[in-house]
Amino acid sequence: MAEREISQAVIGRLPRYFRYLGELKDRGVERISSQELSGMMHVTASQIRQDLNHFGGFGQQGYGYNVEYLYQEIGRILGLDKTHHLIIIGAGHLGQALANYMNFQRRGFIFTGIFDINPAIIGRRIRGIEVRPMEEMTAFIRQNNVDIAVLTIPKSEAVSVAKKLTDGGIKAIWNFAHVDLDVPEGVQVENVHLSDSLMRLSYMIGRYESQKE
Amino acid sequence: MAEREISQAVIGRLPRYFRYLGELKDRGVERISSQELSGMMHVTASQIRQDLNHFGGFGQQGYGYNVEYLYQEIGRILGLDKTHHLIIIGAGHLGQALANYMNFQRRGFIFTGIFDINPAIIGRRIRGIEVRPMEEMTAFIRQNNVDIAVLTIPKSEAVSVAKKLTDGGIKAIWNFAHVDLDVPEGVQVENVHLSDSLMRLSYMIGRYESQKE
DNA sequence: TAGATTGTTAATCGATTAACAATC
DNA sequence: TAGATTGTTAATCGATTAACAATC
Repeated sequence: MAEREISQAVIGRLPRYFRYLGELKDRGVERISSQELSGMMHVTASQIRQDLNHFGGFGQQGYGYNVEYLYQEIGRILGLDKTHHLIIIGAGHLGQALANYMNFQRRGFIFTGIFDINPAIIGRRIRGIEVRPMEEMTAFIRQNNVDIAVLTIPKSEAVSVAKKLTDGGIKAIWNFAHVDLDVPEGVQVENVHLSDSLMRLSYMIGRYESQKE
Repeated sequence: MAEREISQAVIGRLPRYFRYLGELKDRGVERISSQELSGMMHVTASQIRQDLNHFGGFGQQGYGYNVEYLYQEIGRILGLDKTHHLIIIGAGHLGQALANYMNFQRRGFIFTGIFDINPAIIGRRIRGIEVRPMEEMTAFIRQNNVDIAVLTIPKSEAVSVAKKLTDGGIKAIWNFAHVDLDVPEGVQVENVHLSDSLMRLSYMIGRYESQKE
């Protein structure tokens, strides 16, 4: 079922479309044209139509797009209609914060386990889930059909733990460790390099200040 | 001092170069060619040379690049040689985690304040910094020459708080709220939309599974 | 039907890669 | 000097935008 390959640029924009559509839906808006959406999102109407057409004709000439339908479809494209089982590796500040802060279940992500090496933390409960020792991780993945591992451990251990995860059959890693992971073909990795993001902000501040001169 | 405008694509790659150079430096490597770096980073040597040349000729024909020097220069381009004062708005799970988890001072970011509306949290200390009431925010920005605000509050309040921040003279917002901020010209915004990132991962899982069929 | 707006093709723009002269 | 590797120009590739025929 080889669909034409979709560029990263398009995929990167889908969640934003999804967010705007969701807000329109909540406001009770029934239909929207690419022109109107263009105005709201500050992207060209042409790009919106082009992007959506990668996945099929969701609109109707002379009418525009049905908000509810388009919202559903983008959600489906993003795989949000499916259930994903998720574990967090590393129950430190960030791991705990994500467990508590992200509304995982809202989008079909089920938080089923959290692991750490620190004996002082093991056994504690986070969001009702008991912190387990790292040794149980591999068995847990198999037994609970875990799809996604959220990696919030120091970079020094991230590579070896990622190896264990992929050996254990994980499908995807949401990587917060500040290192590039090298995973086997078929394992998906999405990096969240927070310090990179902060550096870009720092760059933009500096560039603006030097422009003013 | 109008330098030629650098594309987002290039800027986005700078922190990654910086990270690899830092690791080479720590390993005591003295010089590196674009070819070698290309092999390590899985990008073309041509792109590396092209990217670096936007900022000046850091290399030397027949030799390559001096690791220490290039590391310094990229750091300087990213503004990491300058001190940035930073406050966190929202002392919830994520705000607290960032305060504790990010090694801000390491890159010249000085964490000077954290604010919340919740009376139960105000007065508590996080990383040695007392949580202040939101009302004090604007005065604090002026008095302490704050450059960057880290926004970790719910999206419902993010827009109005961002307005207060920019009115207060903030230079940049590191935005974790799940909403697009509309700020005056000259204020820099870097978004970290975690749920968008998780959705992209979900998309990649689904695409791979359907490819296998 | 006439008007509106999509889906899609063509034109443009920008980013990446290739090639090679310059030079250490 | 000869060899290596940059800096930079030219070629290619891909993504964005414009235009318009199709169609609701």
